[in-house]
Amino acid sequence: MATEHQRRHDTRQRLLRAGGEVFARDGFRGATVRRIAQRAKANLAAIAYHFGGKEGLYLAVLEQSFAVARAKYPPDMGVATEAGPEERLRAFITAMLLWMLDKGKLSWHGKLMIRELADPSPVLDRVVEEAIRPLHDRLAGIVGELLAAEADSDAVRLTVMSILGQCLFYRNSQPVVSRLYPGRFDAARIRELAEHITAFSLRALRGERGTG
Amino acid sequence: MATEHQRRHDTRQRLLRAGGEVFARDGFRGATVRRIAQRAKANLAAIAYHFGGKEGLYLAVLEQSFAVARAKYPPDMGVATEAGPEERLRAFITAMLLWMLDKGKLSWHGKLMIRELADPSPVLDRVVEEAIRPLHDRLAGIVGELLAAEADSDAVRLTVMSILGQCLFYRNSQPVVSRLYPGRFDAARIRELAEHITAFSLRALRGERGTG
DNA sequence: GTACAAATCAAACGTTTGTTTAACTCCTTT
DNA sequence: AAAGGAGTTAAACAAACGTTTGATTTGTAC
Repeated sequence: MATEHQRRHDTRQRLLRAGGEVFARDGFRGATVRRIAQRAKANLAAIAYHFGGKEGLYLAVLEQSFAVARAKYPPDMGVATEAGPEERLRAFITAMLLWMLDKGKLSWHGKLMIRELADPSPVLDRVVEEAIRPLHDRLAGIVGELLAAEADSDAVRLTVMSILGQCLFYRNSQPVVSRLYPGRFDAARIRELAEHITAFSLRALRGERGTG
Repeated sequence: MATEHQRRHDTRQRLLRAGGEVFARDGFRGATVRRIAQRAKANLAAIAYHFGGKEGLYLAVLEQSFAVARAKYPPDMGVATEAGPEERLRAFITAMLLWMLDKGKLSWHGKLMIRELADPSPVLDRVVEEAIRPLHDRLAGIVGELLAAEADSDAVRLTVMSILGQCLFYRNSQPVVSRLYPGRFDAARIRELAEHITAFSLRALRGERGTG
């Protein structure tokens, strides 16, 4: 039977998907290999067979996430480099929020990597170098243009963190946000949020330039 | 012997302290009762005897943290209610950063509660209602005054989150921050940070008022 | 000093964790 | 059709977890 043949031979792919979902929801420590195998409709021992163990699966899932993230949310969000820095800042923030909060079928890629920031696992260093630092450098470039003359590295750094902090808040503190303000996050709400953070940050930046 | 007498009768206090330190570092799930008992130089069964179990100890530790936090960092940071909203915002942000990042002997109180935000335990609801919502309401009051006329609840809410996000970033994402920007956080650095976040947010708020 | 409740202790309990084992099934090769 | 490797499976494994037990020690009241 073709379907049976298929089912038996893509166990690796099903484990990657199930692993991503469970790791994103429960973190590396909180996730259990039994839960992952069950969700993938695979045998418990398949994880050790295909990936060498829990940590091997986690690494493979991250590896795949890097690629998917780059493909699904290009860092410039479709806005050309020639666009003004303000427009590129808006695109960056929107892309980042969608990446982290999108409820789509592949939504766990962003959640997975952001979770590493607050709850580090043994592979945090790779996540920072491969996923976080490129994002950071791009944002630092935009901020540097916006600050223009008074762009000493300290000012750029503090501003970058203020912007990243606003974005990450909605993911890292989601359990509290949903308790303080009950309500769902759909795509429209996310874009509203991106607009607020962009406007808020641009006003702060313009003020700095004005008084610098 | 007086010291022996003392040692045997403050097991409860030693467990509270050791529990706070370990819970703050490893989280509720990550912490183990064996590690806590060892650090407290107490027997493993003492936790169940004095607090009913791991969760009971965690609740008691939080209860104590609420009191310590209120005493050590009064929410107005010594600034009278009659002071202008800008000065009160500065005091609020400074107090919050010191509370979360202070490296003193009692520093784990803040870390403990902030950890709940990103990595919820079974008692998150109580933490939100007793510790987070009062902080939030106070900040919302200050922001409401600053926004004045255009203070519709949506604008206040988004602004409050932008400010909280900037503050929480330095704790929730500390493992990444320290990798992107190696260097230590001493008290002077923290006040520098508080000054930046305050100025950044006030510029954003003034801009909003100006264009409202 | 004897009795009694509170507190401490070493040991064991029952789960759950990630991992390993050995038998088994399926598909390809010859 | 026989052989052999790749993949799957149920079962068992050792370690770590929170909790419980029953004996023992300690401080206090009589």
